[in-house]
Amino acid sequence: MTIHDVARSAGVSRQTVSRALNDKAEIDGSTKQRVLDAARELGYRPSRFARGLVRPDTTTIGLVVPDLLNPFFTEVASGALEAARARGWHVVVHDTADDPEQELATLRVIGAQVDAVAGYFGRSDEDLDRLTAGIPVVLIGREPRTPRFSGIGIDGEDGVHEAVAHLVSRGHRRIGMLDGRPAPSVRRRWFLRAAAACGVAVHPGWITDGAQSVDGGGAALATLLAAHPDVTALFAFNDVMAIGALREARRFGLRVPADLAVIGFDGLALGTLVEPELSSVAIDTRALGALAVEQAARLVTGAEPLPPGELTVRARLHLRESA
Amino acid sequence: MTIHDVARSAGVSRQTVSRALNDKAEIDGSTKQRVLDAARELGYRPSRFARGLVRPDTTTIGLVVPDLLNPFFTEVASGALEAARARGWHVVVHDTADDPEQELATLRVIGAQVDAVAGYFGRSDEDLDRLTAGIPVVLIGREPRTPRFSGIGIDGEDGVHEAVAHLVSRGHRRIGMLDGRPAPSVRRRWFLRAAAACGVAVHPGWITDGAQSVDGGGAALATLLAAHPDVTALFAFNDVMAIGALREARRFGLRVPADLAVIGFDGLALGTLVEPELSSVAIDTRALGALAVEQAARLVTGAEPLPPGELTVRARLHLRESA
DNA sequence: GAGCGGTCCGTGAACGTTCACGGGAACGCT
DNA sequence: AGCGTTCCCGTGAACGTTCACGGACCGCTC
Repeated sequence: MTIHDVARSAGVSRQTVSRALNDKAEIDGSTKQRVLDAARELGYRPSRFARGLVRPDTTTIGLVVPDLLNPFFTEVASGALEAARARGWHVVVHDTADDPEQELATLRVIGAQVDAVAGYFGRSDEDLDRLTAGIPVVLIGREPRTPRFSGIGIDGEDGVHEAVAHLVSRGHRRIGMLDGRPAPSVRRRWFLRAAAACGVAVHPGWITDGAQSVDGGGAALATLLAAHPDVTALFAFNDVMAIGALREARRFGLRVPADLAVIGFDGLALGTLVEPELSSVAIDTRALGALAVEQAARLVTGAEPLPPGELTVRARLHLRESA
Repeated sequence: MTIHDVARSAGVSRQTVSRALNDKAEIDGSTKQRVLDAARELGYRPSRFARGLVRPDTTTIGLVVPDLLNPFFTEVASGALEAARARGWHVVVHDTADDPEQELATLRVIGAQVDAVAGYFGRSDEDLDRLTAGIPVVLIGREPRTPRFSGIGIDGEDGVHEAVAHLVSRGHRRIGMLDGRPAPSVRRRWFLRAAAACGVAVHPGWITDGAQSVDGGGAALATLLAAHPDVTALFAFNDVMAIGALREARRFGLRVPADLAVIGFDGLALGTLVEPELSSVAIDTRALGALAVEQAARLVTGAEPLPPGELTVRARLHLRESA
């Protein structure tokens, strides 16, 4: 079903069909209508490949996330989609199911189908470099080592400091942390530095790590409390784990924040739905996705890339009920 | 930067370059390496358009949702992505921000870029028909009127009956409902039918409608309670509204389920994170997305479409703490 | 009636890739 | 020497669309 078939059916040439379909000038009204009817009759639709070949105007960017059901990535994706829509770009989304193999397979096929790729990757820069030859790559939440890549970083140093300082000001001295795997994370370092700066000691046993999930946070808190039931406050790697901790604390009969103060990280909208509402070192997650698309756009079009200063989102403490 | 440039740089022909890049046979190991080096050197990457033109193997489907941040659509999208990945298909996701104009604009551009489109639409069948000429369309959560379309329906009749029957068996006689706009919805009809079948009368004032959001649910409950503080149980249009109701109930000092039993609809994973955990007339949301992709796939490939019996997901009551 | 401007339409070429085919060189065998 | 095989490699064609150009036809003017 090509433009030729329509032309034959309408008794005109390709070019006239093309004119009718893209409503250009130099065509008579009646023939235009005749062509349009013929096209509809035959169920014709132009090949996006042929069209893209001769007039490469549509850009598509690939977005790779480990798990779209994780609200953090949902928010990032949402921001990315909006930024792309503002540009008239298309976004193909891939969920790698947290599986390195899937991530590899995804990159292999997506690399040939998009003009740029942005995402949260587990693979090393070298692996990524090999699979995405030629197209811009924007890493989300991670600094690139390869100069070819770009990255949108998360600077939580100040925010975590605010969080710890707040806990200390409320009298907390035994502050634990639920770290996310792979541990130890950067956020743990921020936490330790902040604690040191605030003059509170952190016993190594007060830090447990767990999977970056609700259940992982619950399990981590369980093991932490089993060994050190005397911690009075908690900083969690992210909100998802913090919410797991909230649930686990309830099972332990602990009241939050009276018995255990909890502060998460990310500032997810989800945090306002739980009881008590979650305090969090918040970042603008949607901006994270939007910035990634913005930077990808600049790299694709060859425009001036974003200055390094605008390539990071800064975290700030959002106080709610849980601390 | 075409295949020709690489060929010239490596001193071979296009075809040899093509062989090297797609590692096919009939090429010497050393020349292959030489070509690969030249390609990398020049930063060459094949045009997806030219490749797709001659070997149309990659299929792309468009997924349209009103709001990816709404966990219902997140789950649907997640199911769709997984089903697409299993097929090796690409999914371009569009978020229409709940705006009819955006939906229109989206369809206009997406219609020319994908092989099929699935989604949750607000526009009329006629509008959709006009904009998606030629490609299969799968409606999610809505029955198509146009024969050209296909749809994945939600059958909540039995599930809602279970819910109401359960509430009645617990002694509830004054059961209210929070309907979602546009109201009245099908779910309201299911609710009313179930109530009648269970022999409980429903005062018209016990049904309020609100926006399909957390805040909408909270607001709806507030007006409902203001007028009829004596309702003891509540069925909500969906889980998101139910969660808003949970929060509002807390502000009113009502204990759930002791003072007010709450049952939602959809069975979102989110329901297990709130306190108390939400009972819900649950559907397999991910299957909803997966079925849409499955059906789209069959329509695109010309295979036998799914039988009407498999085009609906059936709801079942999932009891948790809130009722 | 020749010239001219405007309207409408068709023909070659190009986009960048892969497929089908053909051909040369080297090798082994009779 | 002649012939068949195998291994490489290159040339035309095709995919379906749009762009640049040229030309036919009509009506008008001088």
